[in-house]
Amino acid sequence: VDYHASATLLRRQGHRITPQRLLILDVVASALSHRTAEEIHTEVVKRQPFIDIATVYRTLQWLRDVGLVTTMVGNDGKQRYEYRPAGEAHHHLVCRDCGHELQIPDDDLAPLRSAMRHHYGFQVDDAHIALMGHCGDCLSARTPSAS
Amino acid sequence: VDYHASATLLRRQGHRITPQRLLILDVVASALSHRTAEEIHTEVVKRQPFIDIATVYRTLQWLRDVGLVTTMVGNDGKQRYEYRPAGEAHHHLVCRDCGHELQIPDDDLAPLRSAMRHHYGFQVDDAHIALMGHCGDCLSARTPSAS
DNA sequence: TTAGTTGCAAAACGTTTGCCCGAGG
DNA sequence: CCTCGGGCAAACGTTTTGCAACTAA
Repeated sequence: VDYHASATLLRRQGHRITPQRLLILDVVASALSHRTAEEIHTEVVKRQPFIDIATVYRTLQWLRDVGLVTTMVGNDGKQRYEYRPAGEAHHHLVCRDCGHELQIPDDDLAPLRSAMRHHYGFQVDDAHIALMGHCGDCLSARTPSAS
Repeated sequence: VDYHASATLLRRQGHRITPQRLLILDVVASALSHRTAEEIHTEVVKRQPFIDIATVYRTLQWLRDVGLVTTMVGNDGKQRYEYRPAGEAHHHLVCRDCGHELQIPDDDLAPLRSAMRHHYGFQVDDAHIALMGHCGDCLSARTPSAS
C-alpha cells in the first residue's frame, strides 16, 4: 500500500517520522480489515521485538488524528483500527460465524440514511457502520433445521 | 413494567428469585434506554445501599441468559443493557450530541436487509442495531457554518 | 438441607499516563 | 541543539473471579 507519500507529507507538516511509526503504519496498511491494538502489536513485534504496546497505542491515536486510520469499537468492546487515507464512506458486513468482513459502498446505505432523515429527522453518520450477521458461505454450510 | 409474570415463570423453572435480582430487574425495566452496569448500579444503590456492583454484573448476565435483557456495546466500549422480554426486533438511532435514543421498528431496516441478502448473500442479524448520528433537534440547534 | 447467590476483595483485561532517556529535525 | 517520541512501569476504569457466609426453595 502506498503510504509513503502520506509520510512525506506529514514530515513536511512538522510531524516526526520514526521507524516505529513507519512500521506500525505499514502493518495497519497491510491489514485487510479492522485490527485490534494487540493484533497490530503482535505483528509489529515480529519485525521489531522491542516496540512497546504503549507506542502502538500512541501511534494509532496519532494516525487517527492525522487522518490515516479510522477507529471503531467491535462488539467485543475492543477498539479496532483500519487504514483509510481517503475519506470515502464505506461500511462492513461482519459474519458472526467465520469473522469474515465484507466491504460495502456507502450507496447501499444511502436509502436507509434518507429514510431516517425523512421519517425521524435523524442524520445517520457517514462514518462506517458494521452490520453483524451471517455470510452466504456460512449460511449454506448450515443445516436447514438449525436456528 | 410487568416483569412479575416473568419472575414467576423463572422461579418455576428453578431459578432463584432474590431481592437483588428483582430490584435490578426493576431498575433495568424502568429505564427508557440502554444503560451501563454502573448506571444501573447507581440506581440500585439508591434503594439498597449494600448491593455490590459485582452482583449487578452477574445479575445482568443472568437476565441476558434467560432472555429478559439484551446487550450491546456502545461506541465508548462499555456494555449496555436494555430490558426486552419479547423478541421483537427493533433498533436505535443514537444522537452523538445529546445522547438521545430513538427507537425504530425493524421495518425500517427491512429494505436494507433484503438488499444485503440479494447483493452479497449476507443475512443481517435481526438483533438490534444502533445507528449513530445526529437528531433533528441537535441539527437545527447547530450553526450552519459548523461541520 | 443444599445448591445456588451474595458481598467483599483481588485479579484480569484493555488502555492510558508519568517519567526520563534517546532520537528526529 | 531542542523538542518530541520511545521504552518502561505503574495507574486507570471496567468487568470478572475466588472464596466464605448466607439464603431461597
